[in-house]
Amino acid sequence: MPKVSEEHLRTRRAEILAAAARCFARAGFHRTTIQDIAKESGLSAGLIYRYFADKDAMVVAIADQWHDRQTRQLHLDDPGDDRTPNALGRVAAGYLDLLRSLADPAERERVQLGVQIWAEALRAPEVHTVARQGVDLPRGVITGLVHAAQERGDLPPALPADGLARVFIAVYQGLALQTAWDPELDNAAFVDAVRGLLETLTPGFTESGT
Amino acid sequence: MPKVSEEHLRTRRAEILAAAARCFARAGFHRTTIQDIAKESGLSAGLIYRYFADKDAMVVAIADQWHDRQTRQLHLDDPGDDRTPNALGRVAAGYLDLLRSLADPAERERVQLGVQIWAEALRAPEVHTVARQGVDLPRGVITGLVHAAQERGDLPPALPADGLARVFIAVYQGLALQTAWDPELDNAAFVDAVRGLLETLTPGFTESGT
Amino acid sequence: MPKVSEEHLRTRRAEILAAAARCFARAGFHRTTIQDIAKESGLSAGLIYRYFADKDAMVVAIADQWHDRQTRQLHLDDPGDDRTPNALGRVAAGYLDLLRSLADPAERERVQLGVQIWAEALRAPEVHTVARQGVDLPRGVITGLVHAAQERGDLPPALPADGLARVFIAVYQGLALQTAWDPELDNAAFVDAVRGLLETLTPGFTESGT
Amino acid sequence: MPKVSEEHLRTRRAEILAAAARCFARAGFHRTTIQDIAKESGLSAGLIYRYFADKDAMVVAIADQWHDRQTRQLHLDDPGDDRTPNALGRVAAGYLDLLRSLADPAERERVQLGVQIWAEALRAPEVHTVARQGVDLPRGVITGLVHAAQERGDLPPALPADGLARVFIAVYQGLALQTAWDPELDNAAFVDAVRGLLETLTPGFTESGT
DNA sequence: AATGAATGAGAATTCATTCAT
DNA sequence: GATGAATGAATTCTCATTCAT
Repeated sequence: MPKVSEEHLRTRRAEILAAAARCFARAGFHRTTIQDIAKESGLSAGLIYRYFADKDAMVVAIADQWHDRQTRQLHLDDPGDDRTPNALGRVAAGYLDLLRSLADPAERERVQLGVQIWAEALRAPEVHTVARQGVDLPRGVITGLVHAAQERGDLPPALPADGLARVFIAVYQGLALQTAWDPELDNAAFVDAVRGLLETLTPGFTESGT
Repeated sequence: MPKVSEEHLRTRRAEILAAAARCFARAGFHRTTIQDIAKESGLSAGLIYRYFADKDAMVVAIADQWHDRQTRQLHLDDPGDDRTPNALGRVAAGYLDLLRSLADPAERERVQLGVQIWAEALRAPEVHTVARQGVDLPRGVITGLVHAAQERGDLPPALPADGLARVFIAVYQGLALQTAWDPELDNAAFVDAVRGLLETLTPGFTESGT
Repeated sequence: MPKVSEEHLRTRRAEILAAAARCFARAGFHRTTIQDIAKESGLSAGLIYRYFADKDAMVVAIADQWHDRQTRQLHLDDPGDDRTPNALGRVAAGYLDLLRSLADPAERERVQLGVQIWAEALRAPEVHTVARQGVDLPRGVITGLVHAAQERGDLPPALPADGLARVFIAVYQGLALQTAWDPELDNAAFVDAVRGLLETLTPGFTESGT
Repeated sequence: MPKVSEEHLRTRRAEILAAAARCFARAGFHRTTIQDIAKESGLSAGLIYRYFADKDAMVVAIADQWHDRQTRQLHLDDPGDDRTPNALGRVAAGYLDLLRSLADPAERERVQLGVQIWAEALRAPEVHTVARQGVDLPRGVITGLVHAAQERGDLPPALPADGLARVFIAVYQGLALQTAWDPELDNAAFVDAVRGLLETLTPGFTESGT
């Protein structure tokens, strides 16, 4: 096959990444060999190296993709005017959806990947960069929303906005981890708990944007 | 051949584990070689195998140790009568202390280890068992405390107790992860945020046990 | 499918060889990939295989070309009547020119190639054949010239003619090697030394043919 | 086998180098695999890496050893007072011995190695350094000897001493190369030719030190 | 008990060569 | 004819584990 379309190249790359993601989710980065990915993708080992410089580059690409999708699920890509009550509500709704989606088996597989990315971010500088950006962006947006809500009086002014943003993210991370550990886990219970907490914080909070 | 004392064996084992923990925290499980641990511990590679069946066994032992200590820090080892308001307060105080301790560099190193254990628990069944137990025990206790508090009217009865317990744990996990990623992170901000949330939930909550 | 002219094929082949020669001189046979040659020649890897059976065949062709040119520079292709004093002088002059030409950067690049051919000749039978022929032909001619000169009394009769021919060639090979190693090397010094030696051997020797 | 004597380590290293030298002489650096060396040495591939960082390091060590021995054969390690006629004679004798030794099959194998080192020196900086030093040291000594001889009137003053030294070395290199190419080659012929040349240059030259 | 030399299976990566388009 | 995507065998190097001393 000679010169192939840009489109085809993009598809190929995506196929490889998808195969890698499945392998990584199943066995972890370090226990997955290039051969595994080759087999999973139906391609040869050599070809993979035309798309990725090395295994690390694949991990970085996976991490990048992962956080990208995460951000999109939070509807943070186009936050619009984030000083309106609706903006906060919209993000809150996205956030609860994200937690709810953990009930979905497909999402659970994705989360397996996420947890490994988080651990890998501790040791691989490039993954660290990607993971940090993936979390810092949403955190910044949420911090802004919280500030605005505090100014409007929708949230207690005493709470540090950035700390609160971190806590929201932490809740997601921790619940994702627990879900990854236990496929039987009762999703509804913690979603209710989180919604309840948000309600306690700002009555009517969670309905405003849904 | 002089049989060494049981005592000596225990000490040796602990030394090896400590060396391994340092290596693992520094470089991750998979990037740490037995030789690294031998060098770090000042012992020979061969000797390490008299204390641990293989590398995986060391990881399991590390995970075990890690969660043990975690549980102790929460003052859950001797929960006393967990139906009293004080019991909840004591655990809440331990919990906030745990979050505060993340400001300590030594604790941050430990957290590096923790995050890796969490990821490893996804793939290594024995680590999974240990991690699950390490989290399920505190969770059970907290769930009980929340129940009792709800019965006393100290916490809103609508919140699912087990979901809430999971959320508390998730908050710790997520904040620990974020701390592991960013040594510059402002610990006080998220501690204040968490305390604020607890206060909102139950005014006077956090003072009761401190 | 329009059959391309013979002419075109020859040109192509020469282009590929020239590109290969540049690559080989730069990085050595074994460190040069077909892709390198493809890039250097502006052609595709696949096309190169229409002109050469495999990489080894390119090396052989390069070696062939190299020794061809070498022989031509010695004016040995048409030795005329090599029993005249002039024949010896002409070759001697060509020989000194060859040594002088080592001062030329372009020639130094060529020499890099030569040294590699010499080493490759040790292991690759086909290259061996080519290299041997490339050296044996000039050597035979020189041996004949020396014989004739000895008969004329222009050279000491005690010296073995074939041994002397080998020594002349060895001098070139060794100086070429040393030049390849050291681009700063003082060409004039060794040219003078060689000319001096020739003069000592046969006064008037080197002027006779120039 | 635990902690083993320094002696043993040195021996092992030497064994590996010897095995590598045999393989390299037989098949060339690039066609020799680590497995080949392992098989030839009767050791495992892994062990080789306890003695050499990588394959390149072995090549450098081989080159080092090669030139060391070369220098020793020239009796240059202890040149004594190189301003005496005897010094020149001693080195000249060593030089002729070196040429004569090319008749020895064992030496011919060594020369195979030498030629490859020379080629490798063009591309591998560390080998280059070693090879340059290996040649520059003898060259320096010879240049000094020639100077002294010129001052004594034993050699024509017009010849550039350093150029002459280079030529002597070139003669060795070229004859070694030709010998490597042709095991049938008549060693006596070129030795006689070289001795004749030296005699022509300085009558009585080659006897003075033998 | 203790050592660390030795093993060898396995993993990442490269690259000559083929062949569908 | 021409391309360059695709293959997969080969190679280097690592490292958990064993075991002779």
